[in-house]
Amino acid sequence: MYALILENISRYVTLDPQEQAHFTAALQHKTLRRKEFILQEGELCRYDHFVIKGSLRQYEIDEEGREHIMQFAFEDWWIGDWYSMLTGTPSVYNIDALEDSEVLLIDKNRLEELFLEIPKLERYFRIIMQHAFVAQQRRILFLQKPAEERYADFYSRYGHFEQRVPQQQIASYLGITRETLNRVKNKQ
Amino acid sequence: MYALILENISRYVTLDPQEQAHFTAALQHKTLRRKEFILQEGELCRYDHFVIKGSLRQYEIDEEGREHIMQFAFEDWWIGDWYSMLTGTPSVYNIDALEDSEVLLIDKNRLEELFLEIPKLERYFRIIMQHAFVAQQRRILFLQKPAEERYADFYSRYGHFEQRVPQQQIASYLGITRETLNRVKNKQ
DNA sequence: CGTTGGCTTGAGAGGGCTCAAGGCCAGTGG
DNA sequence: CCACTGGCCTTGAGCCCTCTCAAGCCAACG
Repeated sequence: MYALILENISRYVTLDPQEQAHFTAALQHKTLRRKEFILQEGELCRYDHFVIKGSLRQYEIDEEGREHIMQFAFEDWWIGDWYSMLTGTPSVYNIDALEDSEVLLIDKNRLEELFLEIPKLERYFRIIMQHAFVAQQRRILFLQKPAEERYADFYSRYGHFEQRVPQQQIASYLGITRETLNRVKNKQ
Repeated sequence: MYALILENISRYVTLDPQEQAHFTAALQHKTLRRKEFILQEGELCRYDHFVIKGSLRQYEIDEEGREHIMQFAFEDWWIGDWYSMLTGTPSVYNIDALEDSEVLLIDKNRLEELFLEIPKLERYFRIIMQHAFVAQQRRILFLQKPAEERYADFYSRYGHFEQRVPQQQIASYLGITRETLNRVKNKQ
């Protein structure tokens, strides 16, 4: 159950077996049905989640009632509302499962303690945060390009996940309507 | 010279005087003329920069030769290409000064060493990275809104800096043309 | 089999872009 | 001291990409 997350961590820092055990002891396991929420608008986000099976989405609903997908999360990805966790304020996001899924979750306060006990763990989170930041920079750039290029970029990075996500969700992630995404894909 | 940066750090972690001295010893000071580059496309980004006076911009030039501003940096902000620093690959960004400026810079390798010597420093960088990530999330959301709302959001957060930056630069940051920004501002 | 969710296609409207011209101001050199 | 130049802001006209609204289709499912 912990193989995926430990392998992920080992890409950036080296934990000895004792530290690994100490870390995994802090994790909870949870299975999710499709459409099940792990966070809803207005709640505090108390956990960071690591996906070991399935897929989730984080989205915001604007004043007009439209969904805007901030990010997807597939196997081997972290997902949570880092703003809510950082500031302790209620979240503006919803996070739910796109497929039946399994996640490992860690309490944010327990994680802060672990950072003091195992500084390498804080290093790991610093690095994945940096990666996430960089991925968003790219997204900001592409949001300024026409629909066709946005989709092409998405396809080149996440094309292998495309079948698992409804087109409407991809359109929302790309900041375009389902109709235009459909037209772009059919090159019409 | 170090008052601003130490005050910034103290918002998130507490360094004792010895650690402060150890950290500031790793900093270099640099004065910049308006339009002077601290990073150009194709170079490796070896330093992270903390602005103590003036303002800088980080931008990318696309295939059509258009500038896209990724971020501004005013007093009390960090700026650098974290992707290039993280991966050791050449940068796609340019960073230059919008006004005559002063920055403190720190070598990325020296910084990695300091993280091991002073774990609290890694915590500090983890936290500001998290803040930067969250700020970008908001930007991603607003890039999906009409020009007027983008400007309103910019104004509400950075309005006090507006006089110091040419309108074209703000338009580029907002992902619109100078003409539309001008029309939005004149509510015409 | 009716219902629901997702994909497809069409027609019209509109926000923002492009291209173009003109104005204002500060810095510079004759 | 003043004309010239470059940087920046302003305004107009036409066009295009994308959105909106509306239908219709198909597959999965209870």
